[in-house]
Amino acid sequence: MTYRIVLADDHKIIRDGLKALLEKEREMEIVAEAENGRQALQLVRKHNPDIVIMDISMPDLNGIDATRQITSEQPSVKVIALSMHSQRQFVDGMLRAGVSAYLLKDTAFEELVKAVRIVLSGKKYLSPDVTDIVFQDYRQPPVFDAAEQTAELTQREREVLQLIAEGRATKEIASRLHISVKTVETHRKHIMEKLDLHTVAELTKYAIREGITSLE
Amino acid sequence: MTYRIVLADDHKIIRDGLKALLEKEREMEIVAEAENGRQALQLVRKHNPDIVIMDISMPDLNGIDATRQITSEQPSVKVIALSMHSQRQFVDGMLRAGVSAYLLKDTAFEELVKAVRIVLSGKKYLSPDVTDIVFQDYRQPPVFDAAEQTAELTQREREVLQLIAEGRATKEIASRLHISVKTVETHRKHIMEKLDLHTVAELTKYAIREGITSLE
DNA sequence: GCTCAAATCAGGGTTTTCCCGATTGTGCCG
DNA sequence: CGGCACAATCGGGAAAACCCTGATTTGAGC
Repeated sequence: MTYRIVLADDHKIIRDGLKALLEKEREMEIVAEAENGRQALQLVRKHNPDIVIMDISMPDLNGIDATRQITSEQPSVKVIALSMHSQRQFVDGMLRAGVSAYLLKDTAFEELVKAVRIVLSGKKYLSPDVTDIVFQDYRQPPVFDAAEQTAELTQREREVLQLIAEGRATKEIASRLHISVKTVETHRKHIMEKLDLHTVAELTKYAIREGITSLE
Repeated sequence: MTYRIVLADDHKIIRDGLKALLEKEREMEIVAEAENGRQALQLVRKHNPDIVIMDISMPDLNGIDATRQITSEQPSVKVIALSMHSQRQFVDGMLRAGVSAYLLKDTAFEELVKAVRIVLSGKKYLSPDVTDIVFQDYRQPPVFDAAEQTAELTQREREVLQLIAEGRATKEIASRLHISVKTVETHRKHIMEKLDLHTVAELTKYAIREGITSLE
C-alpha cells in the first residue's frame, strides 16, 4: 500500500529535491508535480491523491486559493502547506482554506515525513514555530472571517503606523496629530505588541506588506 | 577524487533536498551547510571547498555580499548562485560579486549538476532564462544611475544596512560583527549621509528596493 | 612616500525609546 | 445601573540610541 502524493511548488529544483527525499520512503509515491496552483488543482482532479504538498507563493493561482478549492471539491484529499512564511496572514489563510498541516521550509525533511503520516491518520500537524501564531490568533478576538486582518489595529494605531513607516520622527508624528510624544510612544508600543514586532524596520516591512505605506 | 561542496540556503528542507540529490552523484560531497551568508563565509574559510552553492536571500548576511567576500578571500573557490529571482539587480549583483554560475530555482536539478562540472572545468555557466537579462544589461548604457547608487556604499556599510533593515538593535549588530557600538553608529551615520535618508524606516525601504533585505 | 578612503573606536552631551504606571471617555453586557 | 474592556491620552525615570568632534590603522593608488 503506497501513499499517492501530488507536489506543488513553482521551483523545479525544489520539487526535484523533495521528490528525491520522499521517494526514499518506500510507501510514498509522487504521482504528479505542479508548478502553480491551477495546475495543482487539475492534477488533483485527475489523480485523486492521498496527499498534496502545497507551496503558498506560486504564480497564476496561489497555494491558499488552490487549497480552498481542493478541500471543498475533494475533502478526502489532505493538503500539507509547505511555506517560507510564518506570518499570521499566511498561516491563517491556509488554516481557513482547510489544510491538514502547516510546515515551514526551515524545518527538516523528517518533519515533513512525520506530518504526512500524522495527516494520513486523520490528525493535524503544525510546525512548532507556527503553533505560537495560531494560539496568538485564537486567544484574541476571533478575527472575523474575511473581515479585516489589519482590523487588529485601531484606526489611530494605523495612522501612527503609517507615519512611522513613512519615516517620520516620533516628535513629528506627535505634532502632526496634535498629541504628545508620550501618546505616540504608547501607540507604537501597542502596535508592536499586537503585531509581535519590535523594531521600526519590522514595522515598516509589515506596513508595506499590508499596503499601509508604499515602497517610495 | 571528490568535489567538496558547501551548501548555503536559509531553508533546511531545501538543503535536505539538494543534499539528497547531490549525494546521488558519486563524486560530490557536501562538507558543510550554512543557513545564512555569514555562516557560509565561516564554513568556506574552515573547509576550503571546491564549490559553494549559494542562495541569494538569506538573513544576517545576504548571498551577494557573502559571495563578494568569498571570491576576494579565496578566488579558487567557485560560487554558484541559486536564486528564485531573475531580476536584473540580483543577477547583476551576483555577477559583479564574482559568481561562476547563476541558476534559477526553476531549473531542473540536472542543470545544477551540469553547472558544477562546467564551473570546475574553469568555465562559467548561466541559466538560459537569465542569459537574456545579461545581454539586455550590456546592450543598454552601462547603467549609470542604478548600478552606481548601490556602489556608493562599502561592503561593510551594506552589511550593517542589512542588519538594520532586518530589525536588529545597534548593540546586537555590534556584537554580531564583533565591533563596538560606536563603530556601528559611525557606519549607520555614513550610510544615512550617503543615501540622504534619515530614519530606519527609510533605510528599510531602500534596502528592500535594493534587494539587500527581503520583505519577510 | 603621500594621499585618501575604509574601518575602527572614544568622550560627552542630547534625544529617543523603553518600562513602569495612570486617567478619561465610550460602548457593551448581564 | 454598575462593572468592564479598551481606545486614547499622558508622566517619570532609566536605558539606549543618536550626534558631533575627533583619532588611529590599514591598504590601494599615484
